[in-house]
Amino acid sequence: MSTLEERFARALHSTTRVWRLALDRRLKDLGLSQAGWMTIAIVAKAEAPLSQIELAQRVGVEGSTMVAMVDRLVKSGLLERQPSPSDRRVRFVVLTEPGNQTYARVKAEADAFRMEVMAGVDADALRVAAELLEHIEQVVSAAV
Amino acid sequence: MSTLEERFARALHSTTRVWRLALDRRLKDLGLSQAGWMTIAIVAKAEAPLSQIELAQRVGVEGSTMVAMVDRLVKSGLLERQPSPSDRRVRFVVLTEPGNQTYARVKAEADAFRMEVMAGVDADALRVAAELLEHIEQVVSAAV
DNA sequence: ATCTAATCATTAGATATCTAATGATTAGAG
DNA sequence: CTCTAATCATTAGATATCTAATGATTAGAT
Repeated sequence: MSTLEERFARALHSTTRVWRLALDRRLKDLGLSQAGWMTIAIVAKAEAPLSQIELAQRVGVEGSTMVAMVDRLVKSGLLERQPSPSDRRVRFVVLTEPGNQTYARVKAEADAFRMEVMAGVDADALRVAAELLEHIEQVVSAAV
Repeated sequence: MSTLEERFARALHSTTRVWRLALDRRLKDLGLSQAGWMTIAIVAKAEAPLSQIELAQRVGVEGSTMVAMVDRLVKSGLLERQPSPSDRRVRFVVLTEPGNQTYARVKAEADAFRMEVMAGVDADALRVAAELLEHIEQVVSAAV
């Protein structure tokens, strides 16, 4: 027998894992790893240009890992590095035109998959769950 | 502006990520990676002995990765391999006594962290969220 | 103003993961 | 039964990630 909290936690981690696996499978013909298309998506969605360290934090990898990832994506022609005008240590990471096209594909698949998976879910339940997740995210982030 | 579905999906992935990072930080003095202590925990929780391939699937890595992981944990004295009596291809993975002690520590930290993070959460909201996550997990798993 | 700390990007080297192949064994079709 | 397929564990080699160090630059204390 397990508590409701345990049940929630198990479902949280398991659902996230299978979700990512399924989406990754749909995107495998892009020739990008999960970290690769997540990097593209985060750069695309950023409100302002991101430094490599900000990008690494959002993707959830170390700075040196992001250097290698950006190297690869620059070599593939999807990203460019641009020096920051205000801080000469910083190099912003931006999408190229092919990078934008790749992102359009990633977004289309992610959107379609999300709608497919959540079809028929009750809106009230969805809102309750979203608010609960956001609350927990805040608590966990604050607990560092 | 974003849809409720987008908001839920973002919160789902983000919450899971920060949760794992926070728990991993609390367990870092065990000298085990996240995959390492997850392996220990899954072996410990299994209702029946697991083959390496079953274990790999539950942890979410490839079979060859699990071979290397089990090699490491056997070398550390936390796991043992045992031949299956019914299938000579299969080698079950079981905890040693030091492995059990390590799991006790992992479980204690995970339990404490979970309770800490979910303190004050409304039970009805929690149940709604858990059921929603379980539903989505099923849909995604079936959509393979 | 100057000096010390911290920050950002990068590299080097160790470690972990993946894909593809192999050998042993089992399952299933005929 | 027998033979072909599939499955499990493993290895080899490529790729990705991490930790620790370094150089350049900036921030902050005094």
